[in-house]
Amino acid sequence: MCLHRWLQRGVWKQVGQMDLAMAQFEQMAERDIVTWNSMISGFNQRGYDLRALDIFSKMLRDSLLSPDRFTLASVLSACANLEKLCIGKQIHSHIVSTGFDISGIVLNALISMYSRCGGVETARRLIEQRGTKDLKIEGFTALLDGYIKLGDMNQAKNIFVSLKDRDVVAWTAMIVGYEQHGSYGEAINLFRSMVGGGQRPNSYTLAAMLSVASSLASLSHGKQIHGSAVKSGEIYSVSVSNALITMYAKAGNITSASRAFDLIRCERDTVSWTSMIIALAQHGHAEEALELFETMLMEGLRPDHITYVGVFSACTHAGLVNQGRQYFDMMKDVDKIIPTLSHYACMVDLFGRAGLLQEAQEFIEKMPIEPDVVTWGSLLSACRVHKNIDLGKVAAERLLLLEPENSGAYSALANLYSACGKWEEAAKIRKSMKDGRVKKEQGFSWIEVKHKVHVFGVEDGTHPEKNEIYMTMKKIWDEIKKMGYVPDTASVLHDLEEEVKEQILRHHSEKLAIAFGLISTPDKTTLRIMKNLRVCNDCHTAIKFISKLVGREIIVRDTTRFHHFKDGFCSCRDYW
DNA sequence: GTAGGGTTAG
Repeated sequence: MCLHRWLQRGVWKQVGQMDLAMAQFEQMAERDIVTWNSMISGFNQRGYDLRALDIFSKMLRDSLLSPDRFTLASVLSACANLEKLCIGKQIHSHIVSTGFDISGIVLNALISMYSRCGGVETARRLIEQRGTKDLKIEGFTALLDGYIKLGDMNQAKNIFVSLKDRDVVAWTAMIVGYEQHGSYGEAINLFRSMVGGGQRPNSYTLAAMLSVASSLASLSHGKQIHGSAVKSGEIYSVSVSNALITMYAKAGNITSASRAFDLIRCERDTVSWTSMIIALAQHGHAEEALELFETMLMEGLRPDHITYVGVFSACTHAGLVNQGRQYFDMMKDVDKIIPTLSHYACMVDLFGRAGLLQEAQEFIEKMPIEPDVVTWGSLLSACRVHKNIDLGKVAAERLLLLEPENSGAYSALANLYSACGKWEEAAKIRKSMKDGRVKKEQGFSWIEVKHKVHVFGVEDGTHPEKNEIYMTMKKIWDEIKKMGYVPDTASVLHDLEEEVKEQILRHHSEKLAIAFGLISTPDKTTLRIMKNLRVCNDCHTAIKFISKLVGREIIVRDTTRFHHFKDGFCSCRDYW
């Protein structure tokens, strides 16, 4: 194919050959607006936003052309990605001074730029200034998207409902809006009516729906979307494949996640590698995660700031402190990435898990930015594992200064006291939680059996099969006690009989979900339990014994990671 | 002919 046409058709974008395109572009004698736009949007879409802006300024300087709506949309998007509000504002005033029509993609890009660069108020003004009269579909989609970005879902819904001809972009934008606001049920309903109404979802829609399935950790929803991606051919999109990795990983199926990664048929991008590295790290396969990272480097891909989060968390779980330190330096020195709060929290985690509490504390003190809740939380959690009350108190105090109603900090501190045998102190903390306004988040667990989700709370007496569930748990309880399990009744902070305390532990939501799973699935089936909070110490110990007793693999998803219980051991190596 | 909506962490 003629290179000129190849460039203009954007083939290089699909194969990712920016340098070839650039070389070709520079040789061209005549460049029209589409050629310029092609280059600018190409760099913008591939994440080279500075180069996109560079070419834009070259265009203004070297050519007689004026930017059109495509140019402006791409350049504004580059500003948004770079969070360069100042340049975005300049472009906005240029648009106003030339009398350019602010609608459609230009309006959309402006709203997007302002809301992503900390100019939410300007974004809202732009939206409010526009009536909905005389707007074409792109204009409506821009408004819809604007309201979603401002977090005003009611207005977004109004706009969406008023749309006569909804195209696939409008549907997707609305679905994504619900997904980002945690309204997963609404997102699923909307997807159903979209498909039911004959609108065909594309790769964007399917990636968004896979993200919904990930958030719900629902294997059955995820598999359905996977099926439609294969049928429609959208599986060839990298983003769909990437979303698939995360969906399987979050649904607890690391093997299928790996398969999704291996089967990516187009070029794997940074997100693909990052997703897989994080998936492996979350499932306790730290060494494999780091091997994958090294392979990624050998293939010539550079990690981004999120890849490093995954790498650090892998190091933490394998206890590789020095390697973690080296990667931290590599991130700063080689990849020129300025560490963010997440990176610092990861490093605190790394030192903390290894028992280097003092080093963790010093690291926090030396941070060039103000430590946040997550940083102090990491230190607190390490203090709990290594039973350091003094430092734990400091961490909890600092955390509560930032967020006085953080119930997790109170619980962690109480658990720390219990772990050190200081029951009275622990009871005091719990009492101060009750007295204060601090509400403990209600813990619950759920399990999917035959496409139905069964939710259990503590002492849950609502399930139709509750008698059988309780009886099963009691039988298991007696068996694992014979195997050496000692119930952690000391952590139950009530003045009660020993047997009653045991019953309270026995009826923790994750244990009930497991008992239900055992009686409602065939022998040897892997159980996948989801929990909205951290697994408690007693459950963690008990489930190790249960996995051995029943000869099944039990996978429990915490707030952040997966515990694979098998043969009496857990993949987290007792650190979580 | 070029865009808009998506995928990675805590």
